[in-house]
Amino acid sequence: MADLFYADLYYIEDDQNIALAVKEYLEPKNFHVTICATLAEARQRIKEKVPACVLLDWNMPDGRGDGLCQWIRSHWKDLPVIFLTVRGDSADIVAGFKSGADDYVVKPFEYEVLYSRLLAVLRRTGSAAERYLSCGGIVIDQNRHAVFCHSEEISLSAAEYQLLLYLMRNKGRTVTRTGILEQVWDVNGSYVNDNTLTVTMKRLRDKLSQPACLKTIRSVGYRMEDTI
Amino acid sequence: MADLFYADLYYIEDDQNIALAVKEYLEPKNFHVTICATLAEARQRIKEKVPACVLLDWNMPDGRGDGLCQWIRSHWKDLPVIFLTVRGDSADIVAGFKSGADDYVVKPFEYEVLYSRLLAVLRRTGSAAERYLSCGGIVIDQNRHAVFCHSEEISLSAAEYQLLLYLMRNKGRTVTRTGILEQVWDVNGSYVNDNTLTVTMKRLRDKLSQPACLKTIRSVGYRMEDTI
DNA sequence: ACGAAAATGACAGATCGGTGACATATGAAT
DNA sequence: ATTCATATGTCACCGATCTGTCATTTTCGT
Repeated sequence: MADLFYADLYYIEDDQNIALAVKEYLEPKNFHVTICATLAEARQRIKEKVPACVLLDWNMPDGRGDGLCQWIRSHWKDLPVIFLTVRGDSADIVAGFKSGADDYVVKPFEYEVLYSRLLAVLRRTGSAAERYLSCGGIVIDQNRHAVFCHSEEISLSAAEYQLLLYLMRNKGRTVTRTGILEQVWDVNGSYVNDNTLTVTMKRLRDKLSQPACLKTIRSVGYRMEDTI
Repeated sequence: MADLFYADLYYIEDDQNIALAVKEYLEPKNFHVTICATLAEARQRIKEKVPACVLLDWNMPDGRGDGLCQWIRSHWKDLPVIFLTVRGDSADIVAGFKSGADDYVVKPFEYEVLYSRLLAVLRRTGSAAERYLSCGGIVIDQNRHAVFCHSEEISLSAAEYQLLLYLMRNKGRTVTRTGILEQVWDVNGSYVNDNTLTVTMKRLRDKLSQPACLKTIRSVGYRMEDTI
């Protein structure tokens, strides 16, 4: 029941044993842990969907963790990052924080400590899941009122933004044309031409480079969905 | 030269040697450290003036640090607390975080690590307490009420200053026109013409040489942001 | 292949923020 | 009190962009 989890975590770690142990510890505590075995995979996944927090190993087969942390910080300022690594020298810790980390835990660690630190970080940053909506490479940053398509910011008009927001908030569900018209345009009265929705949808699709995750359900409405 | 300091810290610690050493390390880094030798004194000082952050020892002559941390958390949700203590057991760390701490540093520690963790915590907890706010070459010195544009001081009118302050305090976030009007002009009633904001914004932009970091979000409001 | 639904391109009116001008308010200097 | 400079709010207007609608074409399910 994916609905039970209240926070997505990405754990970037190449040691499968450790990664699975952490995952097994955290999942009963209502976290959904996705393990990424390379930095490239992590970048890919973050662009697809922004998690509530990132747990990050320093030494990875395809590079150093601090590089990824900087990249995260430059694109998602409020996405918290916690280093989880054997590198416990002061210089490493300082470097980790300098790259933008929110916390730094040295292996080996007690699971309870990791859990406490994770909760403390999440308490401060608020639920990132509320702030960021993501689907198939499209990300809405609700605080910033900005939309990113494959980490490139694009500018939407008010109507286009409202429409996308409604679709993303109903990700995975088919929303009816009338439902959209009522929600996005007007709750009551003042009816607009039904084609207005079609046209706004076209303008939105053009700006988003015809995303594959936005499908037309003929004679019903539309649906946004992560391509699986 | 109290003017140099940009953030107040209270360090609750009964060991004068350690307290002074930390103070001497942090003050050249632009922190103003006030040492409190008892929990009672700490409560007193915090009630008088809320610092940017509290550093907290666990064992104090008149009680336990976690009690103070709980008290702080119940009254000032956003005031960050960092434990600084010899008690390094997992159970202690977990208890510290449970009482509401933002970080937990075990003695003995490297000063650089403390400094890194302090900055990480301050970065998350916002800018109201900081003396200097900066964004894209623009700096506000909240103590002196002065504004610098590329290190050159410029003079703003009262309304312009208030507007800039509001934008900078919400750096990275889109603030709505109505939100600005309520905050900068009047909390209640007495509505000013909506165009007043537009005009003040223009005057501000002119004085700041049309900064790139200040963007208009059409039909929503404005956003200040460090260029990524 | 047919008909309904959706996509598309074009257009005109509406909306919104930026701009210059102006008149009044404020406050300091004389 | 008078003068002067600056600050502030309002207005009218412009230009860019948005937005709703139409006519037409394309797509899709049957």
